[in-house]
Amino acid sequence: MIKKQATNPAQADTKQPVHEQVYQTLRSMILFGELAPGQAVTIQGLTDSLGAGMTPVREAIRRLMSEGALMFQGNRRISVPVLTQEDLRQVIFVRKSIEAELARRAAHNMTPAAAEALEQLDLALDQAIETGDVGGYLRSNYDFHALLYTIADAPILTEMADRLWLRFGPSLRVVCGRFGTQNLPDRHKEMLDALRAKDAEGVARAMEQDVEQGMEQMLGVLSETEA
Amino acid sequence: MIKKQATNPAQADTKQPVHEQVYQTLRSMILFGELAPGQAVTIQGLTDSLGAGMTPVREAIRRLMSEGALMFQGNRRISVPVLTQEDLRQVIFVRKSIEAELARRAAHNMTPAAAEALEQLDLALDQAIETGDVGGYLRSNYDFHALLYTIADAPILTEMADRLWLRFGPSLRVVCGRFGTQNLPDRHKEMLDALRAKDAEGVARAMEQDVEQGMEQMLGVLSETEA
DNA sequence: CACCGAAAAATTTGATCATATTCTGTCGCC
DNA sequence: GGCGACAGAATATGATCAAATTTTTCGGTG
Repeated sequence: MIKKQATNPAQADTKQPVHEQVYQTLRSMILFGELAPGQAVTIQGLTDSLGAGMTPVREAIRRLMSEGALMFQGNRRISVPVLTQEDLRQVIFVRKSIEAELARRAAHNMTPAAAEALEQLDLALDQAIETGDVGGYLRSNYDFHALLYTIADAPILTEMADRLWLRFGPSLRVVCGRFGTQNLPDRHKEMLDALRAKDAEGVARAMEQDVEQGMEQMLGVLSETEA
Repeated sequence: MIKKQATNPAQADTKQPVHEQVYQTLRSMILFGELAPGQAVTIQGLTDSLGAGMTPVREAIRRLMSEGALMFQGNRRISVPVLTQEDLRQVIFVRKSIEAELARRAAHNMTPAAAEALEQLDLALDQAIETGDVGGYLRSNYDFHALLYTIADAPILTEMADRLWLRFGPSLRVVCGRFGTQNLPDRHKEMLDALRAKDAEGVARAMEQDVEQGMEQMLGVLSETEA
């Protein structure tokens, strides 16, 4: 890794320990589909490509394994897990429950400024859908939900929800890559209206539908892919 | 570390990598209250007391931090988190949802043999309650739920439920230590009946109540403890 | 003369790396 | 086709560097 001389440029980089940087990098790669389901990952490969030592890479990998983003493939072999239909069903169940609750909490804490910020993200998302920018869609969609989590102000629920994204992220990428960004669900407009009205149950319902539609679509694709 | 000559004694020990052993050890200590909420933990202290190298200990700690069982206390100081009432409320919400679903799934997969095994664990639990054996109660209670998870056969849900135990484990120990094992909730008998009848919704209801009662009791104690 | 506060040194602890050791999977040879 | 050597990768250790806390000391003041 390049020696940073504790100056301004990218202070956030040097501020954080290497294992944290590696973790964030890997996490993004998995979340936004730069690593495909089933793809193998080696420690040495990472130390080379990221230019970091073994220890930090090791710690990052353990952490991601613990989060279900990476999987121990038996003989000391590590790979991105392939989501089965059954896996996805479990994810759907929890995600509906948790995201609905986060939405309720977000409704309670809603401010005009927060609503504005959410709307901005939703606009970016619409644009990504129109232009068929899969990467942009994935990122904007995640950002929208992530901001909602922040507003909800519930660290434990947020952490659990975040973890679920890591599980279906790679497969979501595959689905979008195959079927484009057109008929993807977007209940965000309804959610925004309900959020502004502080209608907690309304937001929760919209969120459940948003999650359900997106996930069910994945389920459909998985059922084709799984022989 | 002592050189192990790949022989019989404790083959399971040598079979697993050191970082896994360290993880399991620490996990048990946290789950069953050998580490109190707020207690500090140092890497070097662990390398000494467990007789392991730095890297394995490091990996185990990262993993536990990622699971919410340990917490990064600002200035590179690691400790067992203190559960706030707000934290516990979030835990309660998710736990009710997930454990109920696991109970439903367990009901579907129930066999006479499984019911028998559960009953055995419940008997051990009753005995622990009578004799006021706090450690035994914590272990049996966990074992009962853990076996139910196994029967439910839903890896992702199980992993999430397990993680929640790590969050409230230390505080549960404190509560039990203070108020004994007497008026602890035990809906396990109802659950067993419903499980044998394969009444999924009945099990789910009993489980929700079991969780709710136990957790609400903790909430009450926390409200006294928090100044 | 005793006490308080601040600054500096020392110890403790965490982060990273380079290296040795062990295990697994594979390729060649019998 | 089976057995053994080799290669590659992962596990684990110890050393080294950096940061932070704690302790110690010194100067000033009541």
